[in-house]
Parts: sequence; structure tokens; C-alpha cells
Amino acid sequence: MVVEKEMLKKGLNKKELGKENFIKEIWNWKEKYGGTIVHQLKRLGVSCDWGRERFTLDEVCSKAVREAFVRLFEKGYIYKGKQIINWCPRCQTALSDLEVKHQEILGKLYYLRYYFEDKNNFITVATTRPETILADSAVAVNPKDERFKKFIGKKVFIPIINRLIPVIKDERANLEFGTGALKVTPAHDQLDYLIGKEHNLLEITVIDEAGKMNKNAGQYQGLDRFQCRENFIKDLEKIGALEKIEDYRHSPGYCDRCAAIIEPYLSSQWFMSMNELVKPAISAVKEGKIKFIPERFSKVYLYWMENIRDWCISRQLWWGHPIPVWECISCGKFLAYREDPKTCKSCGSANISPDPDVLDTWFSSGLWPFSTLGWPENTPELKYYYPSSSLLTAREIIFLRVARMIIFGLEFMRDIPFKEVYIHSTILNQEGRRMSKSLGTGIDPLELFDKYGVDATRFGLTLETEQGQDIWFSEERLNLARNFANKIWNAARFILQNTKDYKDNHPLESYSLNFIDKWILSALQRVIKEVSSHLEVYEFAVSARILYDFFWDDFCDWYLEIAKLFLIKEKEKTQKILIFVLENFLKLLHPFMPHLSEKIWQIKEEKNFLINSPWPEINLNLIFNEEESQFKLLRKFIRGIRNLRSEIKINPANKIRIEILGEENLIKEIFQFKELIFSLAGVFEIKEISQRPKIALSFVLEALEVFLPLEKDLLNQEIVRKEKELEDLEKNIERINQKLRNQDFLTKAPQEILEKEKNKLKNYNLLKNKIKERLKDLE
RNA sequence: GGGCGGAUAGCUCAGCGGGAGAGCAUCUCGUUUACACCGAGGAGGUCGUAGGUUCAAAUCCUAUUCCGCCCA
Repeated sequence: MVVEKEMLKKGLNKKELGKENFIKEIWNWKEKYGGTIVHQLKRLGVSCDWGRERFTLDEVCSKAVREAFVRLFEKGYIYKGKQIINWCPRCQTALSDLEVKHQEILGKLYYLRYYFEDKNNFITVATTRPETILADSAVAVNPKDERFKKFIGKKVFIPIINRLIPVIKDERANLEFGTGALKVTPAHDQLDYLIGKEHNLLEITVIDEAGKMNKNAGQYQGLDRFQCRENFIKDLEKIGALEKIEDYRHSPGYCDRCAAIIEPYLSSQWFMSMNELVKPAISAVKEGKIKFIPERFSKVYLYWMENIRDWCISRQLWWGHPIPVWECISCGKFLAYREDPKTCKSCGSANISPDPDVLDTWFSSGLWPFSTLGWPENTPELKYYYPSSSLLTAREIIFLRVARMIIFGLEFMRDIPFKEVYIHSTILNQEGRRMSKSLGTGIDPLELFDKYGVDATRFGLTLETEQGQDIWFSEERLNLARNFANKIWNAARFILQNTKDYKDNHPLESYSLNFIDKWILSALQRVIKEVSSHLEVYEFAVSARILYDFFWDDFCDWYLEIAKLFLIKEKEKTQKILIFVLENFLKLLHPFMPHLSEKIWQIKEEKNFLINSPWPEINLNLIFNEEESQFKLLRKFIRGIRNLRSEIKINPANKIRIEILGEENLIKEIFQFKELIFSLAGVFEIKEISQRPKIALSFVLEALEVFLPLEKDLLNQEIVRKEKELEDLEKNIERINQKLRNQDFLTKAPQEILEKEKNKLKNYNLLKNKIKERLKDLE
């Protein structure tokens, strides 16, 4: 299709070019664009086994297609039949139901009069396609419809061409639609075809393969179907057969490839009978042998499979796998052959001719999971790789490819092709439309790679791939990811600079770790555990977020800053930890940012590739719950001081003195980290006091009160602050009290929750008292 | 016509039964030798609407509106 368009631009059409040249053009195009996709994937850092790249028209695949076809043919699943199929007059081929897209448009509904033989009375029929009147074989009315009962069995004239047709009764005539009377056009409508079969009606074709009116259309012969409609309506109006025209919303079918309006067309095609084939494919999903992720897509799959219709597999195209069927002119048999035959295998006649059609491309796609591995030969690859674990794909592919892979896998391999089907997000462009090659709504990923970097593009998009949710593409998000990549690069540079003289001599356990070391190591274990488990269940965005938060918030903002101090006094141990955390982080990061993580890894040690190293495993000896909460206290303390400073706009360069009051052991703990606090909070002295100072800003942290002495004229600010704090606190206290006063809450809520609420209340009250005392002091 | 998904801070989205979160944007401060693609701090939301279940609802159920997708 795409190639055809390209050639039209150059002023060539496919018929002039000839079949052979056209196919040559297609191969050229395939080389060029197939190459582009592979190139993009490679730049993206996709680590495929590139030696196994395949194309559906490769010899290996062709062999599989032929074998599969012959087997299905011999089992009687493939048959030739005359049916109403979806015909694209532009592509001039049959299409399967899946290749037809319906789109709602505002069309017209034409009310037309069919006069009875006596020419006095008439019956009015409504239609959206008046040109097909020329192919009408009957008018159908519902037997329940009182209005038309008297007409059943009579005959009416088709307007203009004056052919006589009967009025018949059929339940499929919809009482609600139009006038309730239905024109029956067996050769140009699916439903009418069925009605026609039942009532033995004539099947008259008036439109040809190119969408033009044929000789049965009389005076309209040669006109395009839409032109014919216009002319015909004018003529009807002239003779008074047009009663009225109404606006009407309906959804005609469009060709998925070229967007031409589909013509339901009576034609002889090859079909695959689906009823039997589908059964094991339905139970495989129902029994959970194959799982869809997110789960809800299994419903989509099952609904389609349970209502499946026979699949029209023949196409009138020049490009594709030929249908391996030969017709014997002598005995009239159609038979499928594994090798091109010289004589008919039924009667031995040499007077045979090959089928001119090719197979729907989705036929070969369905064989992909095993055709690419050498099936029907029993190759070692087939044994090793089949079935595979997961199929990652887009949701519009569920019927076209996934369903058929499952059907064919179970039919030919007697086993499922994969255990899990992950349906990934669809990226929408800024207008909210799906990105697609044929719609021209896509963007070139290579441009994004140049602008933001490959890893940032990957990471930015990954952050948004919430399960089954669409992604509205926005470059802002890539910016965030690029900043993250930059952060990682700089942090790594800092670590590598400070570990040049580091020798990995001792195991981590041999060092005496302080509680901050323990905190970061413990936090790392948590990250390893969580990232791993989320990846297991395809929660990529969650994993990416965990890595982002850990690295930026915990590691860079806190541990690295603290490590700057540790590097002076406890150099070797700190180097050890920095390297340890970085290494593990890089491993976890690799699936998301393969280039950056590998690059940093290679600077660190040239010999081994990161991609070859094992995935990190959680070390239970490095989990320190107590130290983690201890660190959280210190962090709150430092943040509290920073808040006070910012409150009165103390220049960061100015060091301050703080005073603390409270429980002995807490004070001791704080003094232990004096230097950290000095450095991280801009403090030059911490003084223990026994009485609250009057002129100071303050905050309360558990059983500790912290003061920042200040100038008199700023005291008002402290009072306002404290009053606001008190107000917030009282709101919280009142909310909890309300709960605790509620008898139902006390009896019905779980004990844990009750304890939690009581605890909260206790703490709030403690704080409240301290703040109140403080306010009293200030008055 | 049937099915599915979404509606939460200005924007893009997390959270999916017990104290409303992130990034960007915005505001204040900052030349602290890893990083201004940065650091510190602040402001900003009656979680589409209406009912219901529950001691407790952004979170569960029902209805409804708007947006998107799929199938017929």
C-alpha cells in the first residue's frame, strides 16, 4: 500500500509497472524501511538476538506457511465459498472483518417509493445506499408489522428500471428503522444476502470490482458508485419517487489500509472455518495457561473468540504467500500441494492451474512463534525456545496476531506459544491521537534521541507506562528524565573521583558501620526488593519511580552530602559503601538506562560488561530497621533547622547557633551527629539549655525542643508561627477526638487502628502543650 | 447498540478502604569545587456530579455527565 502511494507520486501505477517490477519495488522498500526499524531498535539499546531476525517472506517462514495451509486444508478447515465479503474497490481485494474500521459519519437517509403493479399505491422504503436499489430482489416487511400486512405477497416496481420484485415477510426487517420496510439487495449486503438465501431471491450485482456500476445498472453503467447515487436521486426526484431525505448518523466500513469505503461484495473466496480451531485457544486463556496483563484484556480476547466468524484468508494482491491450491480443469477438484504439482493428485490430469490469490498476511503472522524457529522441522531451536514466556504487544494486535498465534500454536505445536501477554501502553501525540505510520501521526524517535538522549527517552516514557493506560506524549517528561540522567552522571563522577585510590580489600561486613551507613544500605535492600518484584509483574513505571526517588532523594541529597564528611575521617569504609550502592543501583538501572549505566560501569572497571553481571539480590544482613528510623529523626531535625533559617531568611553562608532542650538520651544522640548537623544545617554551635529562651524561633521534634535565638523585632513572627501550628494541631486533635467519642468506632475498628489513633492523639497533645507553654513564655 | 478505560494541585500523572502525593510550572533564598539539566524552603486540591455501603470512602457499589478506545 505504502509502496503504491510512493509510486503514484512518481506518476507510476502498479498495472503499468507490471507484477514483477512492482514486487521488486516492494522488496527495495522493505530493505530500506525494515532497516530503519532495526536501526531504531538498536539505537534504543534493545538487546535482541539479532542473528535470528526474520521476515515473513523468508524461505523458512514460507515453508511453514505452506505446510500449515496444507494441513488445515487436509483437515477440511479451509474451504472456498461464495459469500458477501468486505471488498476494497481501491485495493481491489477482499479483506477480513478485522481490516475494516467503522467510523461514524453524518450521512443521509433516503425515503423512496416503490409502486405496486396497479401504479396507484406504493410502499416507502428507507435506505442510505439508493444506488443499490438497482440490485434489489425484494422488499421485506416484518410479519408483526400491522401497517404492511396487506402488502405481503404483492409485487412492486423498482423505480426507474421498472423491474418487478415481491414483497416478502421476514423477521429481520426492523420495525424501528426508516418506515419499517426493508429493501433486499442480496449481492450487496450481508444481512440481505442471508434473507435472499432463505427466500430464494436473485443475487444481482450492479457494482464491479473497481466500485463502478456494471451492465446490470442499465443507463447508469460505467458511473462510479457515488456518482451514480447522485444521478439516481435526481432522476428519482423527477419522477416523484423520492419522498424525503433525512440526516442520518451511521458507521460505514472503511478499508484499514487506504480508507476507501468498503463495498460488501458477493464473491468467491477462501475461508478458514474457525469454530473448532478456536476451542482450545479459548480454554487456554480461561484456564489461566495464558494470562493477559492487565487482566481485563482477557475479556476482550474471549469475547472476540467466542463470537468469531470464519476468516476470509484470500487476498487479490500481488504481494504475499501464494495460496498453494491448484484447480484441476479435468476433474474440477481444488487441492492443496506441499510441492508445486505437475499433475492433479486426484485424476492425474496435467491440465491444472494454480490459484491466483495470496494469503492474508496475518496468516503467516500467526505462525511466527514457531515458523521462525524452523517448524515444521523439529529443530533444536524449536525445542529450546518454544513455548516462550511473554509476548509484549499493543492492544490493537490482540485479534490480528495474538489470537491467531494462540490458535495456530495449539493446533500445530499442541502447546501454547507463550505464557503471558503484556499489553503495553499506546503513545498518543500531543493532539491525543495514536501515533501510527500509516496515519502519519508518528514522530521520529531518532530526533528525540538526539535531543534528550536515548536513555532519557526510554526512562521518560517508562515513567508513564502505567498498565494499559495511554501515554500522552510530552517532551516535558523527557526533560525530567534527562535531568535525572545528568544527575546520575554527575553523582557517579563524584564517586569515581573520590574512589580513585580505592582498593576492594575487605568485605562490607568487616567495617564498623555507623547508623547512616546502615540506613543507606538498608534503603538499598528495600529498593532491590521492590524494583525486582515490580518488574516481575510488568510494573515498569513503579520500578522507575522507586529508582528515581531513591537515587535522587536518599542517595544524592543525603548520603552523598554526608559522605563528603565521612570521606575525611573514614575514607576506606565510605568509599566501599559509595561503590557498593552505586554498583547495585547501576544494575537495577540497566533495563531502563542501558547506555548510561553501562558507560559508568565501564569507567569503573574496564573488563566486565554490566549487561553480563547478575541481577542484585537482597542481603538480609544489610537490613537495619532501627537505624532507618533513627536516621529519619536526624533528617527531621536538620529539616527543622533549615525551616527556621528560611523563615527569617538567614543567608545560607551565615552559620547559626541553636539551643536544645529535652530528654537526656535524645540530646545525647543529637550531639553524636554534631558535625553532620553543623555541615548540613549551617550551624556552628549546639548548646544544651535548661530553660526556654524568650527571644527565639523554635520547633518541637518528639521530646525535643529546638531554638534559634534571634533579634527582638522578629519575635512577632515566632508568635504568628506558633499560633498557626497550634491551630492546625487543634484541628487534628479534634478530628481524632471525634473518632474516639464514636462508640461504633471503638467497638468496630480493628485494634491496630485504635492504638494508632490513640498514639497520634497522645503525640499531638504533647506537642500542643509544648507550643502552649512556648506561647505563654512569649506573651 | 454492546464492552472497556479515564476524570485527583495551573499542567502531566501516582495513590485505589483508616493523617491528600510526585515532576513540571509558580514564589522566596542561594557562585556551599559532583551536578544551575543544581541546592534549600514555601504557596497551591471540599479527589467530575448525585446517591448508597461502612465505625471510616479519593479509594468499594449504583446512577449520571464529559473524554478516549474497542467491538457490532
